[in-house]
Amino acid sequence: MARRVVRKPTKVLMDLDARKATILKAVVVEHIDTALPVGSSAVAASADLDVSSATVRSEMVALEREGYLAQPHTSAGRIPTDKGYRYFVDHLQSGVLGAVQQQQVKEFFASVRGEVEEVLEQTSTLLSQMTSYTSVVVGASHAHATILSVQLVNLDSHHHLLVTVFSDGSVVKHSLTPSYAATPKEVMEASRQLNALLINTSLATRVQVPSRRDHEADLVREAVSILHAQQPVMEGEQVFIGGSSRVAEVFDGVETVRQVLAILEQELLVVSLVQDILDQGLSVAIGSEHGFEPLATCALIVAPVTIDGVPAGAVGLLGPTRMKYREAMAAAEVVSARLSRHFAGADDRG
Amino acid sequence: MARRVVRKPTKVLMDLDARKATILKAVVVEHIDTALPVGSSAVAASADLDVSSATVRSEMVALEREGYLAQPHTSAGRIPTDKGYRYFVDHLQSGVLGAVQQQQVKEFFASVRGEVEEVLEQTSTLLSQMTSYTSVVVGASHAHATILSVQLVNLDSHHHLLVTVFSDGSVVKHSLTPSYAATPKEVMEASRQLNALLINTSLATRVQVPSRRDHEADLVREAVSILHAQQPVMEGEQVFIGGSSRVAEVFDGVETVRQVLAILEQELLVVSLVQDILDQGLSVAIGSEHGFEPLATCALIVAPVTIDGVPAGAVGLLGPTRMKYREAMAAAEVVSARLSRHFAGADDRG
DNA sequence: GTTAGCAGTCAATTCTACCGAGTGCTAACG
DNA sequence: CGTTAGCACTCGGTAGAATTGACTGCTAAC
Repeated sequence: MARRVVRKPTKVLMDLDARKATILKAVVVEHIDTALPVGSSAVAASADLDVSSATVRSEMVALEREGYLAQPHTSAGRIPTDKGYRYFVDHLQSGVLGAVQQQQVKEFFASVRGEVEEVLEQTSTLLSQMTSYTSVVVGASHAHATILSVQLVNLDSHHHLLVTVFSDGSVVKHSLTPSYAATPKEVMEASRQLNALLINTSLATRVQVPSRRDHEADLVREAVSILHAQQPVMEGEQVFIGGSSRVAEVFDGVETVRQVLAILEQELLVVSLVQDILDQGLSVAIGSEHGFEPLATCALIVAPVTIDGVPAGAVGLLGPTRMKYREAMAAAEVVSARLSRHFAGADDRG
Repeated sequence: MARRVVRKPTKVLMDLDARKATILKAVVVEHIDTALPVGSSAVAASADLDVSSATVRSEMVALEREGYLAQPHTSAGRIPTDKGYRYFVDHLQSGVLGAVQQQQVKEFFASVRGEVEEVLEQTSTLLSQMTSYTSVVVGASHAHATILSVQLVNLDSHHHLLVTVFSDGSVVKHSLTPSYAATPKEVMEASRQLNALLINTSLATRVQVPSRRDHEADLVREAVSILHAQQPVMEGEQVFIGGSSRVAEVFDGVETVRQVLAILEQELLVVSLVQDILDQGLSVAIGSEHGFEPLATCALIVAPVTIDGVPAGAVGLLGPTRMKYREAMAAAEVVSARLSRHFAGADDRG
């Protein structure tokens, strides 16, 4: 499947003189607001500009030539290109989250309780509610966490459950369904041996399994192999998508909506997309920048979540290229920071 | 929130003479196929009818008067009402799944592996692929399963993980974060006591907790209370939604798409909707029948999943009222049956 | 370099006419 | 009496023409 390549935005030659920048900004702001092409007179009317529409026009042709603006057709206004949005995001916008939303985030993290998964899920709902965009929260894999406890539980003589607890607090179960009947006693003994064998190892470390040919040893061998087989599949990557109905609010064509939803369904794809962008140190990928065709009209904002400095996931927001970058970026940033703090040492209160 | 009331379809006076039935059937079939109002001549041309369009017309006014058909406007053809679809589903359609799909289901269940959750999730994808409708798979709560094992694992002195294994093979974790520092030894002892206390009980049975005022007893008390607190929230209800992008294929208005997606997001709502329909012994709820406003233009097909005769969940398909009932119902039925069998005693092979 | 003015472009809108699918009605037919 | 052919009528959809108006690019003057 088409490999996603993130193009680093070229910083070279990307500087516009003050007036062009002002005009570009006006166009972007207006177009984000109205979704319509914006004309020269609208820009000229913009408060912080004191020239006629004719002047604006000539600047606009320059901006168009340089690739910041585009015209849907002659005699329409201009709309920003991906490059135009990029410049806007990099140079022209700023500001922090509104006080109301600040408060909302604060209250959320003050009151949120429960397991990591629940917190992540609710966080994704929060983000999507705050921004009215679809949100993606990715919890990192526990591939490098160490095993705190392994337990083999007897369901019946042919069904056993391998329950593994990791140092990051995650719990994973696997079914063992041997063809032979194992006695509860054998299962218990196998469980004991597994503990001795695996505790404090990570899934990456290979261990010496017993080579005896009895039921206990068989169970142990099978359990270990199941557990270690997990690794390549990057088991444990958790994805929570919030507000997928927002997709239908924010894009207009039913077909576009369908495509975006189809992408979101492929959770693995979303994870790697978010990861790609994170790897590039980008916080927002606009339109073609993420190189993923079906999302050509989307922008994706990503902010990393870290626990004590260690990368532990990410939060993202998916919207149209004409999304409200300022608010959305602020929201992603604040939430990711709060989330990091929450996991770092939050729940040390009674 | 608006209580959903499922109206039992009245069987009284619902019998149409053979010709009316044929005409109704023709209209439904045609409209499902084309999404357009269907006129008298189209019906008259229908193979199994040997009358003129004029006759069909007079029958149609009767069918309209009786509420089976409706006219979008004068001089348009007729479209079926919910009542019309209902009659169609109850009396006029039949048939089984195509051989290709039969095979697909067979192969799927022959090759599917892994934990219950994964199977359910993949099943929901299967269903949605087979039918091109959005699918819902609901796994029953384990509220009545008994506890096979409880284990308290030490993360650090203030964080412990309570891992509970149930007889239905589900595993649940809860965090314990006491304000006092507990030693590994105390945690282990508490774990031992919890086991003694809870094994073979269900979440519904109350147990006698120790009343001592030491760390071990405190841990035990807190663990038990957390576990039992779960019950009312019907923890463990698992919902898997497959093919949500199909929503955008199958409904035309963006707004409709948004509403349906918004409903699907509310997983609890979906569960209770499915449950309601199941309780009424219905296998399909058409339009207003489920009494849930935002889904007025939807039909929901539900088939129960049982394990050894015990209800264990359900599979559902959500589509427009003009969905392909025959195929969709057949698919839901076959898949639910296979799924039931799969869980009953499938994985007893090596 | 800036601006007013102007001619030109082109999507969107409105209007009109018209088509045709489909109806309801009626009168004739077996 | 049920069935049918025939006919007038309705009304949504479409196609085309005319109009509008929001733009632009250009040019000449400031």
